[in-house]
Amino acid sequence: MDPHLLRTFVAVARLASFSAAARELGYTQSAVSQHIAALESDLRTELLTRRPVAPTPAGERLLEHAGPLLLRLEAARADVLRLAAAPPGRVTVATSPLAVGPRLLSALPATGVTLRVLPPAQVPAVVAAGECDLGLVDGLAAPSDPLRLPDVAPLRVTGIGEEELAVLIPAGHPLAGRAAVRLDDLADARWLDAPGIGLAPAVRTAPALHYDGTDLHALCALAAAGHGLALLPLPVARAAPAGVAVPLVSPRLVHRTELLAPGAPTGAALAVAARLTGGPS
Amino acid sequence: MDPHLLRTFVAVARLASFSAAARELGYTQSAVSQHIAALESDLRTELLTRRPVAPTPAGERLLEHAGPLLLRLEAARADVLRLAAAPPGRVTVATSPLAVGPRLLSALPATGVTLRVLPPAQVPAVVAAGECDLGLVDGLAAPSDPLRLPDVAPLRVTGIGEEELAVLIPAGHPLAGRAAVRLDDLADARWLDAPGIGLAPAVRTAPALHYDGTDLHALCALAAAGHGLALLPLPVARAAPAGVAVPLVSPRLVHRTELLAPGAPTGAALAVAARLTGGPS
DNA sequence: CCCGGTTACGCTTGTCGTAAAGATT
DNA sequence: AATCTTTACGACAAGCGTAACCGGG
Repeated sequence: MDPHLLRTFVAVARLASFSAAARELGYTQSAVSQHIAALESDLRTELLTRRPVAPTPAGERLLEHAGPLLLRLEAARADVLRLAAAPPGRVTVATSPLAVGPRLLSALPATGVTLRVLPPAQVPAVVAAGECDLGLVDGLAAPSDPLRLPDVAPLRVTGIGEEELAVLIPAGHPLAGRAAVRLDDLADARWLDAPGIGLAPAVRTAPALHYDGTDLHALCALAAAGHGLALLPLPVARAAPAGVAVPLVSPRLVHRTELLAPGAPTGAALAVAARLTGGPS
Repeated sequence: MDPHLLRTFVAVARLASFSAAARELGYTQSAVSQHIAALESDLRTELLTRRPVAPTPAGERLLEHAGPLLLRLEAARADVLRLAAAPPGRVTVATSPLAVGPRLLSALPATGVTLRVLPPAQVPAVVAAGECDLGLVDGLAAPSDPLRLPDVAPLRVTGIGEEELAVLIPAGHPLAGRAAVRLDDLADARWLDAPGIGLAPAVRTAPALHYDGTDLHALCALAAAGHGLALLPLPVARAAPAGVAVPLVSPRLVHRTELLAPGAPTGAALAVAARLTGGPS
């Protein structure tokens, strides 16, 4: 179960070829063959069928473990390395689109910060891997409940804000005049599915349209044009250039944003983190 | 970042001694020294102070990663090995005390099952490591919300039941006559803290008494005798030999129990899992 | 036949143990 | 002085590459 063997195993499984994996990893075909043979003899099981190359059931199972395992290993390495390196003045912050708000903007120092907007699902991994010093993620949660994040590595999580939710409804829609809606009212509605922005997965019904970008403006435009409803934080929905923001009152959910830090942040990152957690809302 | 190096690193840190770690791991002191040196040169950082042997800040950080990492690695190995081994007729089920109820008892086949009662926090690790084929955990959650479990490994989680909560109150207590209580009513109450059984950690106030066992009967006796209140599933509290069970109506929380399975359960474990998820409640 | 995975074999590298040296209390 | 870690060094095994081998399309 050497990580090197695991790494070539996932490469072979992904590429469905020993030789392609060898090229990708800078080994010879022979070495890759020996790696797989070593793994299989260690576990006393066939992990791959040859010709065609495909994982056996046991191989499938190992693949489920190997990915997170290698991710954590790399994250651990990067984390310690970053801690050891002299803290540079620059701070890079990974953030999901909806976490970019007045709070973040007022907490940023005048200079020396790089912002990296990513789909919420990728933020924890990027922070864990040490590519960014801090992370901001947002999502749906019951009031004052923490978010459910994948724990790729031990990260410090701090809640830094909660907001009401609203549904962005096109102007002509029958519900557009309501002062508030319940999710039940919208049981048959068609929702926009935007994994790059978040919030949508909470709704169970079949989505009307997939949007793969991270651009909030585009999502609002789609919603206002009637391509489907969008679930957004109330302030964001209010600020949309078109469409009507109707607060969602049931179930009691809020839009929550949290700060992720690898261990205790150091140096310049610490200052930003402090302003985010303790600073003005 | 070889797992072997990591393993000796945690051993050295835990024992605060190179030579003790060497004895424990079956190496010579020299080999341990070389392991640590290899890690430190790889990460280009001091991880331990010598004389006395203690982790540096970077070492502390690495320790946080190393534990879960090694656990997952071992879990992955055990999982694949177990899948590969011919499924024996015996099934072992790890369960937290409060998950043992009529549902489980009726789902068990007449023979071939070993039950292992553990504190809820240990159940996921035991299932992940393949020591048990199935796991049952219980805990507090908002209705129809999944439990928050540590993800030591990719486990299949299935909710199999939710119950109302109740507070077990000694007979003479002022609240004993109430038809229902809110958590606010009990803000100043003293709670029993029983991590081996669960549920207590949801309450924030300082506990009156720690109970480290997993025996439900003992906990009920303590509560009935006035040593502190106990938060229990309503049916369990009702069945207590003494004390009064008062339903908890606010906040809206339920006692939830979930089934953990490593990947898809196989053979005899599958049959038990099916009866637990689909069987009579 | 050709493509691709396996096996054989030599070489390099890494890893462990023994033993001597160095440091710290 | 005693204890514990480090360093030096030799033996052994592991891992990789070259090259020959085989099994399917």
